[in-house]
Amino acid sequence: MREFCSVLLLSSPYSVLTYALPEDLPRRMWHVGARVVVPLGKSFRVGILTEDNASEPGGCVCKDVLWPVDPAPFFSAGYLDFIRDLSIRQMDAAGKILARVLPAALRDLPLFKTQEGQAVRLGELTAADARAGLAQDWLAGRFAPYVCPRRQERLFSLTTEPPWPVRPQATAQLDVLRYLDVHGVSSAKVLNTHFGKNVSQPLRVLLKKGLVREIESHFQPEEVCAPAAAAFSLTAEQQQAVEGCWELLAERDPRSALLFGVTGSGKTAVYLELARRCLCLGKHVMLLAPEVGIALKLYRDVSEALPEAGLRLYHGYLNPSERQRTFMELAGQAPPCIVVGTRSSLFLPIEPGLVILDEEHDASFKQDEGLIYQARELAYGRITRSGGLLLMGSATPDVKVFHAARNGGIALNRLPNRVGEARLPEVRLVDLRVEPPEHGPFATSVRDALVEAVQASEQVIILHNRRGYSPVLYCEACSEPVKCPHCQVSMTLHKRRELLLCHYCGYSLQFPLSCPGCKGNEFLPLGAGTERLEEFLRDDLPRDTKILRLDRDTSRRAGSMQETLSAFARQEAQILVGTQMLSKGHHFPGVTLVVVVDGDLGLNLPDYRATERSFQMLVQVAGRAGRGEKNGRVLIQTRNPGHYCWQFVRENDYEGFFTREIALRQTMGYPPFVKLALVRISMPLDQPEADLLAAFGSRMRLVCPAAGVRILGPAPAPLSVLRGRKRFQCLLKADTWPAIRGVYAQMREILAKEKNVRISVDLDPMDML
DNA sequence: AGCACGCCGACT
DNA sequence: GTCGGCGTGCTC
Repeated sequence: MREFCSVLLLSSPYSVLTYALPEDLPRRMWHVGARVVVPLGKSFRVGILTEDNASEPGGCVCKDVLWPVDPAPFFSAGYLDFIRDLSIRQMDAAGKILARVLPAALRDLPLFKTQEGQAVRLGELTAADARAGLAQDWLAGRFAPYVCPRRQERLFSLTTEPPWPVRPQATAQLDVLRYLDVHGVSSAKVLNTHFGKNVSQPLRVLLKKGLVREIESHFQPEEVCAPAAAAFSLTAEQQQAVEGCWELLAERDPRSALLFGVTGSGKTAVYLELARRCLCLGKHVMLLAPEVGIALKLYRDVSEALPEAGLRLYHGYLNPSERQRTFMELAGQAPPCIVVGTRSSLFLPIEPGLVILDEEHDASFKQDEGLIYQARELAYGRITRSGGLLLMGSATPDVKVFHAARNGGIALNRLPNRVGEARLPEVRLVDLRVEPPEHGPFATSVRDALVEAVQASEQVIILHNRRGYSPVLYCEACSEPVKCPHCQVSMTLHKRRELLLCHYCGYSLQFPLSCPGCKGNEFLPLGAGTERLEEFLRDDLPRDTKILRLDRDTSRRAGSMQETLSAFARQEAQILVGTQMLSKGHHFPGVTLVVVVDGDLGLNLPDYRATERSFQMLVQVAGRAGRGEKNGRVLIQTRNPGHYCWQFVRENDYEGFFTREIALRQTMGYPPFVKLALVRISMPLDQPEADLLAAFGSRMRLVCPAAGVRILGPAPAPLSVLRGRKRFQCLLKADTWPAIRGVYAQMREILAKEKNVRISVDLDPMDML
């Protein structure tokens, strides 16, 4: 009797196909959850054996599985179930999703080698007379897939900011420097495909000159900044939170909990103690941060506090070889360990007993390109299958999460006070209508406070959530700003980098330039970003004031973000200017003053979450002040002091804000009271869309009401052109996700036959752009 | 994604 | 009569 199995293909067509288990090989060579090589058409593919007592399909003759790749299960049943669930929710093939999250080497056809190092080609595995012998070798471990120790990818990074000391005629070198400046750390492979083979000559010269250097990875764990958290002893509050979570963790049932602790309340100590206890239970821990920089900090906290624990770092910027190694080592029966990393760690093949999301509210926990997912949901998906606790920590929880905590779906633990003597800072609004900005962007009282703090040798953080020199470069001849040809938005001037940059698609132009419209050469930079602010402060403040800037521009060089943060933590500068990057999780005891240059920036976006996000950022950045002995002060400049958000920012009153916000969401019909999805439709610029969209819209207005879905649009998206495509969007509102999925499936079907039209969906979008 | 098939036009 | 263009459709 032939036995059949289901195989999930890891390459296109990504379907689940039924194969027979070969009768000439021992049954024990096959494991559910292991990778296998299968024939498909004339070639071979790698897939996952997902079921081993499948029934024979009608209408076709099944081929045999060729050979196993893994000698033991690689993925657990729970993991595969998790991927399948994700595939249903994302309406995409499971194999495609798995292929996206696996390191490339693990989804490619393997090379097999004997113990003596002799290659066994796939063709040999089909030879009937050799298979029995090879099977014996396989089971005895004398012949195995050869995990190609992928050559370390060579990575290159700039060492200095422009201008570079290079002859202007050395165009090849300048091209490489500019490329690295725009694209950041790049691999040899990327440089080769972009410049062709001739790149090696200028690159060698640049390496020799020291303008470019080769690095191991984008982020180096050794270079972690800031003083380490003290060896942890728990305060009474922290102890109580630990015990509260521990009860949930020790239960068999999957649970989730929120650790709602003000900035500086020492949430990390709670994480560490819970992680320690979880390891003692013999279960893995995932400790996830929204960004690599914060993950590195946590990594060092863990390695100091729990030096004997198995510890691994995982994130999307690891060298492919490191990624692959960690993935391989964790598959199967790895001893319990702590994985510190970013959201992509959720796809590691381990069964976590505890998943911690630090700074749970952070938008970076949502992956919004390619495979779209919200880390919180995936984390819960993993915990439901492994049994354990999902712990989310924040001083400013996501409104949806806090709503669930209020209603009992999520356990709520509080840390209402800062550790030790530190008090929360005093927050004052500066009304720019009353006190106009007479010193660059600063009101006089704000500027005085700056000078005073600097003279007292205290430290100041200045937040301005807009990078570059000026967001608009206005041509005086034709009275038009320079716009991105692909996105039709104004391009941002980056003066020092001598670039104009589109912040939406990354398109860049060299600056100075002639106006693309009228060839004029006189420009006026309008508005200010962090770079201009820094320039202003250097002129305005006492000569010897040291100023640092932290934003995406100053963090392009490998390790430079950590350098800046640690220099500031060591008090080598008095002032740190930057974007929201500096509101995230850093501990600077010397900071007594925080200035927010434009508090209104995030408030009036066409987005139901704009106020929430703005509130979170302001409370977080305010929380950087007064973490040492001296009390802190926060000054927020605004032209809209009547906005309801301010009173709650001023009193650091998250719950007050929440109560107000949740009432607003209920009356307006926004999440968490409805399910929201954003459907994006795009097509090339030169393709007419009016008829198509009209037909599509009227068809959907019949379909949606029947499915219990309200639809808005299709209408031009807020970014109506992006990367050379026209963009339209529909907003779907419904009471349940299946209703939305049903409608989206129909939309996709309708548009499938249209050429060049792309459609995608973001379930519960973070923003509407 | 490959790789077939298949149905047209330009050449030996 | 044959080679090769790439549109369509299938792969257990």
